Amino acid sequence: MLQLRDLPTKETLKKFAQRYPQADISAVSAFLHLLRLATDLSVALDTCLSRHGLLQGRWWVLILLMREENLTSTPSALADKAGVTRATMTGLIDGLERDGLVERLLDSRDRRSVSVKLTAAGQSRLDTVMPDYYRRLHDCMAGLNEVDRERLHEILNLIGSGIEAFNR
Amino acid sequence: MLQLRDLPTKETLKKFAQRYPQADISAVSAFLHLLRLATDLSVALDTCLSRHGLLQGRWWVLILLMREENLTSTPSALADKAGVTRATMTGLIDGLERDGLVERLLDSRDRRSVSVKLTAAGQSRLDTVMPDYYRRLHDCMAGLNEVDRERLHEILNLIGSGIEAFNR
DNA sequence: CTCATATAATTAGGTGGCTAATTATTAAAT
DNA sequence: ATTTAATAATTAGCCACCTAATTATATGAG
Repeated sequence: MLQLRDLPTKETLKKFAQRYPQADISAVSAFLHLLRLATDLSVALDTCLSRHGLLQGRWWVLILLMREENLTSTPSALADKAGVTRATMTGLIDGLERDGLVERLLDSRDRRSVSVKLTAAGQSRLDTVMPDYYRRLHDCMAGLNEVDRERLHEILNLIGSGIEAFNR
Repeated sequence: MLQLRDLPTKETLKKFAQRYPQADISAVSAFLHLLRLATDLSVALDTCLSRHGLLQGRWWVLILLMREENLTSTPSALADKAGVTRATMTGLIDGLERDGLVERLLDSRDRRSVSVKLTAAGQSRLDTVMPDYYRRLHDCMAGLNEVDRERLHEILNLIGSGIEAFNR
């Protein structure tokens, strides 16, 4: 994400804008503050999760499995939903299996395939993590009323639709 | 970062809220969308930078050096400003030095210390990267007027002041 | 002056991402 | 029926981050 602690001041931005006249100072400022806060939130989330022996990658796998009717999915489906590669998912499942939070089951119909199932220990781990996460997140967002939250969504969507400018 | 592609629907959130009554659904939704967009922005930025042989870590080092009057700083100061450890900064400087974008200079007054200086090649690299970055960012943010940008700052600040809820 | 402590940078080793290559199996085309 | 292509999972090796330990040097207290 954005590690940078030392965000540019208005003066620094103006100085750069002298050399690079393309610079849109308020756009840079909004962009950097957004990345900065998101990074802080992500680090804070990991801090919370690490108290329970998890980090985001493994935590999402448990949640994705809990969403399933039979608490079961495949590595490839999990990788797609979690937004990581299959290679990365193999590693995450390795770690979760080592900790006994999920188990791998062979599929008799397609012998290429593997099922991953949330174990009782995995469910129980979620049952201690999730209330803690929800409570902290509620407290974190307590300063925003419903109108603020809706307005935030709108602004994020506006930025999101401009993101392709980077990929052109 | 938030890798997760498959953000929970309202239904999924409600289902989880039945098991975990602490859940504040609109808070979770705002939180996840914020992390999601920031991740997409960060990936998009890296895409842009990688066209110029850089990623965020190395790019920030070059920018931090360019901010300095004499284009020079130390690994420890750079690490603090960039928000990474000194060990990580050693690696980033190694890479930049290998590419000839910065140079290490010994400090005669304190022989523990090393100076890192932006080379002409480093400045020239920035002179091609920055206009590209600024133009794309301007286009990305074109959907937000100044009022939106100010409102976004306010909302981010509100969330930021709640972040300690995660670290308690 | 010397010893303990602090500081600067690096090295070593771990984690969670990535891509590319490999292995096993299934499906499809000739 | 056999070959070819696609798919599922894994392995191997790279990168950027981390913490902890190490090396070299500087500083301050007795």
